[in-house]
Amino acid sequence: MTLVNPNPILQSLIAEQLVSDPASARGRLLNEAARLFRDKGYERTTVRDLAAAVGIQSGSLFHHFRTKEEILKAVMVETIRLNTALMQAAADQFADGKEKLRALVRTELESINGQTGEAMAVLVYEWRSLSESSRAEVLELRDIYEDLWLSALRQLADAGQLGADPFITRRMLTGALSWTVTWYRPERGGLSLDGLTDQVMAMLGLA
Amino acid sequence: MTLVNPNPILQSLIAEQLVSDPASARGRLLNEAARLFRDKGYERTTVRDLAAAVGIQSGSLFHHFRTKEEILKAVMVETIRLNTALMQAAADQFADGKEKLRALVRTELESINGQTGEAMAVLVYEWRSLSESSRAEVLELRDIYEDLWLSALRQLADAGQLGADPFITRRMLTGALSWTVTWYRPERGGLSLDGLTDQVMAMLGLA
DNA sequence: CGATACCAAGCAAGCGCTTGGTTTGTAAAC
DNA sequence: GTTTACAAACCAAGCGCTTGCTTGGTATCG
Repeated sequence: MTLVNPNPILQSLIAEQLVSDPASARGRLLNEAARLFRDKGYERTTVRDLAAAVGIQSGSLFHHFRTKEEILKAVMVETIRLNTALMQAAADQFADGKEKLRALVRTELESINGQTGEAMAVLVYEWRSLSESSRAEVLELRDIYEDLWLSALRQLADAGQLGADPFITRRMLTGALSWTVTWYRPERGGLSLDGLTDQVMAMLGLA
Repeated sequence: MTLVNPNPILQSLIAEQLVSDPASARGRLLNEAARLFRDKGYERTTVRDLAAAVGIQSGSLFHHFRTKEEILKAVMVETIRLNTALMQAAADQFADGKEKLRALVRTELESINGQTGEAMAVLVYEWRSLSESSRAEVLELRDIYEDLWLSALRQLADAGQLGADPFITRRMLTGALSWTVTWYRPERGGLSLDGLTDQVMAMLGLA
């Protein structure tokens, strides 16, 4: 009984070997690692915790990864790759600046609070635990991601629809959106992702 | 040669024993601890690091604090106490909603990026490392702080000047403002704290 | 057969914290 | 004005435990 993941973007990234299949041993470990890293933090999470989460011995981890840090880096790199592709697809759907921004906000909120939310939180809050060289590698990927945002925001600014500077606005949005992971609980609150997106747009005066 | 700290709010808190004097042994340790916790994270910071930062042996730390976590908690509790007092004073200066909010934004940005910045960052990003009971204690203090924000934002919402819900707006601001610590570099950029405050107000459509 | 995936055991290092004892500051007793 | 008393502040050493990671060997499977 094989379940095919319905997301074509994820599928093509897996085919290109840019992202691990969540059904594979490596993929399952990375998912569990992201969850543990978010819940307890990278340092508090031991290799024994990670191994137990996928039902193997701690030593067996090092058959798949050379170091614990390599696991953190893999979580981050694969998460950026996936989300850059998702954001690209979302942005390409619209030409209008306001609609484009709305799609980006909505997609990032979905990444942060949905299935890849654990990994996104790790990406935002655990970069200090990366070594210098890994950090540089991750930052390079992040720049591509950020360019998607900046071009959309610049488009709005040129049309006179943005109150503040595009760079500043993006940085404010980065903080504001990633912070939602600490308080947004769609299952309880009643506020849907679309509703939350509306609120963000309203806050920016783009309702 | 005694130097008197010019901040009267800090002085009165020290007098009431709610905050440690930064010149005292305890105060100096808490300052160093905040810096180390922010730079390396709580878990990566060892008691040996903390002791070395103030020039004593690691064991001697436990003459002042019973556990390492007690140091983290003290950093957080004293930081909230100080900043609640600072925010209260800032808010009391203005009656007009927009001016009141501007004062709050400006004061919080100053806390985050100024002298107490290390401690503020710890407050935001290291709460996971607190034990359950310490967390409850810190949250209680935080609620008082948050009420200052909410009353100002409600005032604006009642006047129809706020695009989004006050609660949501505050949460977005929490994320956005605390995130500035990762990118805002006044000494290099040229953007002053007042300028940054202007940008935040402009983003909210309250320029 | 050979490669891949794993287990069982444990090592060296680093961790938070404890211990017993020494120095230092202060103030009363003589 | 020296002596005695005592607590606060600190040191030197190290204990018990956990950490990331290694090692040598064993299943599993194409």
